[in-house]
Amino acid sequence: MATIKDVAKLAGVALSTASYALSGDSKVSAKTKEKVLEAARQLNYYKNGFAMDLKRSRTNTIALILTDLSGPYYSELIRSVQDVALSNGYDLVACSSMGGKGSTAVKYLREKRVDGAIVLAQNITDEILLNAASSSFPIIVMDRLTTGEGLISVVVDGELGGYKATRYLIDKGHRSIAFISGPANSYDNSVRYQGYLRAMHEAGLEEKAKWRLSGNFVREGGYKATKMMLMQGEIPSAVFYGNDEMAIGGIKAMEEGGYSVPGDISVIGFDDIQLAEYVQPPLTTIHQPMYDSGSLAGHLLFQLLNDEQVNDSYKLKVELTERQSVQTVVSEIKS
Amino acid sequence: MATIKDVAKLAGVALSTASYALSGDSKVSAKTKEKVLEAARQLNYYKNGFAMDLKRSRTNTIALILTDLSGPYYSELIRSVQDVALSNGYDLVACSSMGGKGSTAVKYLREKRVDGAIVLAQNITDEILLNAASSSFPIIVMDRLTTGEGLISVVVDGELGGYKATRYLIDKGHRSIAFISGPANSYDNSVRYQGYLRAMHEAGLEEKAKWRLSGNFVREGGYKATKMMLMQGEIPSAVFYGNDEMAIGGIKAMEEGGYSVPGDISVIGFDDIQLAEYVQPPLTTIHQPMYDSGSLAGHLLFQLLNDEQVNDSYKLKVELTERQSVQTVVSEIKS
DNA sequence: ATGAAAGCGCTAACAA
DNA sequence: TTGTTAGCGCTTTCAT
Repeated sequence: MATIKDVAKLAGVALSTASYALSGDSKVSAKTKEKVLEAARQLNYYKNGFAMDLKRSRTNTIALILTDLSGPYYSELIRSVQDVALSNGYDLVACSSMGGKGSTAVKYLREKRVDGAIVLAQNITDEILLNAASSSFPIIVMDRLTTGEGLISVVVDGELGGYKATRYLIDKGHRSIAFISGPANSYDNSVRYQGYLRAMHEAGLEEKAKWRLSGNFVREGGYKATKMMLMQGEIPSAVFYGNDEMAIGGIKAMEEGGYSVPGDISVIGFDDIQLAEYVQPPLTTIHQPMYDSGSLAGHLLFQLLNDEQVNDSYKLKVELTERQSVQTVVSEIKS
Repeated sequence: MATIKDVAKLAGVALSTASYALSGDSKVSAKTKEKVLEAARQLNYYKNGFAMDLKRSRTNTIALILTDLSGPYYSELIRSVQDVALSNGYDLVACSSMGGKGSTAVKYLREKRVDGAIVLAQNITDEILLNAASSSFPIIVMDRLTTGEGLISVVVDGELGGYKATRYLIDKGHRSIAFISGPANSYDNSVRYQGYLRAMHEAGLEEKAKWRLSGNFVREGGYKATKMMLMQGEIPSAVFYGNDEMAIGGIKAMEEGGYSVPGDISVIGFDDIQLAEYVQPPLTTIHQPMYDSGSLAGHLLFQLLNDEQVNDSYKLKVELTERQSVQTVVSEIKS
């Protein structure tokens, strides 16, 4: 690999002159510049990224950290962050936090291989985040409300979402509403559940313990939890799934059990993933403003990078997307 | 930001001793090591990634370069590459080639910010690839057959896929088969088209120019091309779409035009994206072995990184996934 | 306009 | 076992 030294030598100029020429500094004469550029071309020379970053102590790159790069749910988010990064002249790399403490993501955070990061990865602990973040290394976290120096949070109002979903079912006449939850330690899950409870209490409805099952936010979990619920004999008229994935699994279990959706049981999800529109029946769900929140996170990150003042945390409103998995109940015997 | 110098000073040892201790070298005494580690903890010290990479001239990281990080089609691929990287003790970062020559991806390739790369990005030219690749910087390209020093290719046999798709339609009794293509300059598109032609010729069937429209590999394009085809009056009994996205758009256009799928027109796609299973009717398509090809690409990359010998290019077989978008034609008047 | 030289933070060969 | 020191390849100040 050719270095700038080789280029300088070939061009017959000093190292620094070569450097100036290569970075397009105006103080080199056109002739010298051309000589240097020609030498670089001949040697197939390109700057060494690390050396540059080391010297500059800036990378012009931000990282987007996700639990699992392969999840399709983040499409919109990635797109929005990418747009913002691009328009600020920054590069974006995505890295996975799979592997926890030893993951690429944590390495990037700790070793400051980028200028800042947007994090959406449950398995990165608050401690790591708080430790890595500083005013010179801002981090935006999108899956919890943790804040600190250089660490701010952008979240979607999951409580409101849970409330809206449940309230919608109640308004449609449902009185017996089950909740299939995600992982117990998940922030998203707990706020959605809080919203569910608020709507239930407000309507004077009771949550039945037997209808509160966990599906771990995955399709298979929703399927199993639903099977289990169905086997218990008492069937709710509607089920609020903590996310769409579980709802899709749940619908499958219902159909296999001979229940039609929404004829026998109504279903509502959360997230509005791409698939929600395509499953049968199309899923009524709470739409997450992924593009907006990603965009906001990106903008905030750049504001912090420019030493501007911003709030500690932001909470975005959510809306319900009506499709066909919920039916109006005309009359039901109150339990 | 604390440096190793600060740590050494605080621990009262030499710089190198601190370095050794921090990298867990065995030649430091347990006591000294503990002192250094304690000092590091106190200063909240972490190694500077660039300095390390610069010195080592190795990053222990590979890059996966995609046109658009937000596309959901690459899920399987990303997962497989991630698995291989992880099991080889390497880190993986994904970066986008959006922005072409000025993109993050190109920067990473040129400036050697990683140890090697897997590329699936049409907008990265052969020239860039050939220039960046070398025996010390291997690149695996997955969307074309280009090879060179340090550059090898892993592709799916698109010609065979095109042939199988078309042949399947012919076997089902179809005689008038349209082809909706992707971008003219796309390698994938051209080989799929070649396969289509081979099957057609083999069966003594003719390709009609008016049925060869382009949809640019996107949903909207498939929709428009199909509308146009429908307006021309003569309707084929089956359409082979260059990819699933276009097929999904096409089905929509057909339904809007009053044609039922597969009742009036049969449809076959290519890729087997996640959605294919969920659209109505579920799409019969050519399944791309994404996981396998990603896994192969990953393994090859690591073999190259270890100076092992491998072939120049690999071509994977494809299989047809039968769903419900193709109907058997009992009899049809030959044209 | 050009060149010499001082580091950025780290590793590793060498000396002690 | 520990310390001294020479770079990795680059940018940038200062002198020319």
